[in-house]
Amino acid sequence: MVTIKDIASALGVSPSTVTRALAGNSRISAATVHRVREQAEAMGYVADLSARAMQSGTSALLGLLLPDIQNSFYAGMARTVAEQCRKAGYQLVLAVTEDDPEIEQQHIRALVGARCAGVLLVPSAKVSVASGRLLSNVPTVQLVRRSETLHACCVGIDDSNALATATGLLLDLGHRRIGILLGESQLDTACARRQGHEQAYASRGLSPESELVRVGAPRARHGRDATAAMLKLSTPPTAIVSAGAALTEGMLDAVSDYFGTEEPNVSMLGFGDSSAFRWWRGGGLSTITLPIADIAATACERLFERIDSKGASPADNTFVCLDTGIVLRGSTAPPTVNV
Amino acid sequence: MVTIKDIASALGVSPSTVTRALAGNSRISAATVHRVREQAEAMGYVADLSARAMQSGTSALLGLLLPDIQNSFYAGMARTVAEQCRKAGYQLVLAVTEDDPEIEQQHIRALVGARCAGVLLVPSAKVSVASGRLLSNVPTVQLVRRSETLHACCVGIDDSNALATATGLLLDLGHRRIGILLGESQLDTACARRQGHEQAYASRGLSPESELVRVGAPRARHGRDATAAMLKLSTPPTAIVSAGAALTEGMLDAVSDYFGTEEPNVSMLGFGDSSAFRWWRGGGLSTITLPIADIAATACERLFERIDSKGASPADNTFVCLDTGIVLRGSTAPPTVNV
DNA sequence: GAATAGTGCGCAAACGTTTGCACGTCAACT
DNA sequence: AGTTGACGTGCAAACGTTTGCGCACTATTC
Repeated sequence: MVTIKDIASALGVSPSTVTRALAGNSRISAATVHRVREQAEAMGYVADLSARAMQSGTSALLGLLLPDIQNSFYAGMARTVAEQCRKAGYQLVLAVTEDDPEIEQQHIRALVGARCAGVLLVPSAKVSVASGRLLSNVPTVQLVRRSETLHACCVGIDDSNALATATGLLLDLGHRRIGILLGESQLDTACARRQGHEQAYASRGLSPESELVRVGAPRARHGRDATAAMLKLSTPPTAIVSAGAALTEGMLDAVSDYFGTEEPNVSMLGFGDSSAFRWWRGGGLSTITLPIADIAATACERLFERIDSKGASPADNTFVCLDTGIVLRGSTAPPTVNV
Repeated sequence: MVTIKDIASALGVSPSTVTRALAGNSRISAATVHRVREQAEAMGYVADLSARAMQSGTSALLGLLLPDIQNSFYAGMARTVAEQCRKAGYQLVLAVTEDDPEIEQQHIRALVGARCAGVLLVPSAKVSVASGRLLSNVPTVQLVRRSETLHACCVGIDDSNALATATGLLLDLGHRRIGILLGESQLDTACARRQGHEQAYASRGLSPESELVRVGAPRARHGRDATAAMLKLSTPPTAIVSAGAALTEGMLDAVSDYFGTEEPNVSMLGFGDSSAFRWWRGGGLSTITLPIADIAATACERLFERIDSKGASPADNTFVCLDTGIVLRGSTAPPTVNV
């Protein structure tokens, strides 16, 4: 690897001159700058970022921790974050936590060790206290989910409102037995979604039945099992609403399995969006849409601010709330009258 | 940030003792090792990986360059690679190239600058020569696509055979007008897929019609436009086969748009796999399945070998070929007789 | 003609870690 | 008692970059 010293000695100047010429910000004659640049180019010089990081105390790496990269929801975020990083000159370090606090902590440790400039994360269900400590000196922004263990602001959605609207819509269509798939966790997020659901019932003088409220791990597996179980009830729900991206996938699998090529006689409302939802049998899957790109972009923006302010701004615990929407497609209809 | 020196002075020993104690591989008394570990833990010490990287000349970072992270095909690879990296103790640096050689080069430059241990990449359509030069000293493995510009082995699929089988299957069902969606590029991959298609025709004494061979950018957009265009032909194809993951998505969109809620009267064969394909209207989308996890795992394996051999093994240009399959679902049938 | 300011560049220290070498101690040999 | 070896530790250099300070030189000003 060719270093700055190689260039320096090839040109008969000092290493400092070379750095300054390459940085372009100091008092170096235009002629020298030109010579140095030429020589660097010719020798195929690529600055050693580790050395620079050590010198400056911070690297140009940005950590992104996600539970799952195959999920279209998180993949969408990754895409936007990757784009923002590129524009801002950061490299993206992707860590897949699988919602496991231990894996999460392991990655956080590595990111801190790399002295990365900042961290964006979707906290796992139970963030370890150690993770919180590790991140105490690193600019951090939480995505979607919110953990109190981390002293960092969060960019997400109005979970309660999203589900209140969704469930309300189904209730107004005439549904009374509405199944809901919830991800279990210590985080505000899950509670808020549940509350929204209950609130929709309450504001209409109704209340949900407990056998239709299915809480479990926020993975496709739970979505599938819970949906299958509900469909087999003696009085199955007439509609199911999913309160998680992965859960939605499981829900669709279960409904596919259960009804085969028959038209499903249960209304469905997905969570998040995926091009695949447009293709769902019989006119597409209605869904609660999330401003994924917005969340990611806003989070990046906040993070960059925090990074640039060099810790001047105290870690704010604010929660930036972005609006969700609902797209109605073929999968929602008034309940069919059961014989 | 607490350093090794802080621990050393807190304990009244030298920094070297601390490193060795933490590394655990040298001749340090068990008692000292214990004391050092305790102290490090207590002070919240996290090793500075930049410093270590500079010292050793190589970091624990691994680059992964993908055209698109939202595509289920690449997301699947990212997942497996992330898993392997975690197990092997690397951090994953994700770079989304958008198939743009310039962005690709920019990322490669950063990865080389970070002295990353190795690089996995799906080469863009036209890899720049500069990128090839930059990577000449970095262990590299290509995924799926293969560029001659890069002196690195490739783990992929038997493209020609995959499409020969796919097209053959449609021909044997009785289809004669089969549309094909191809990604345009300088790479072997695209050519091989096209050849497989032609070969299937040829081996049955037939030949494809040029208006049904649609070459374009390997993006959803092209898949959609090309499909839409073919459906509007005076004699539209009775079947369409996609030769790219992103193209498939576009194909489905176009078919959805064109037929609305009607049953599409065109057979379809997708490329790659996605849980969403199972949900495609009328019994799911038949598809050419790819051993995504296998590709990624094998590539990691090869890369780790190359890294561990420290350049002892000369860059081999081998092409590891993994088998594809075909899953038949509802979207393929014999051609309907046109009135 | 001397003081002042500005310009272009080099010296050397610093960032945090690793590692080859050497030093001292102690036990086990000859 | 002297030699050998093993063991535990410290010293100092090295990795590649950045940066504060200082030096030499030129141009400007009184």
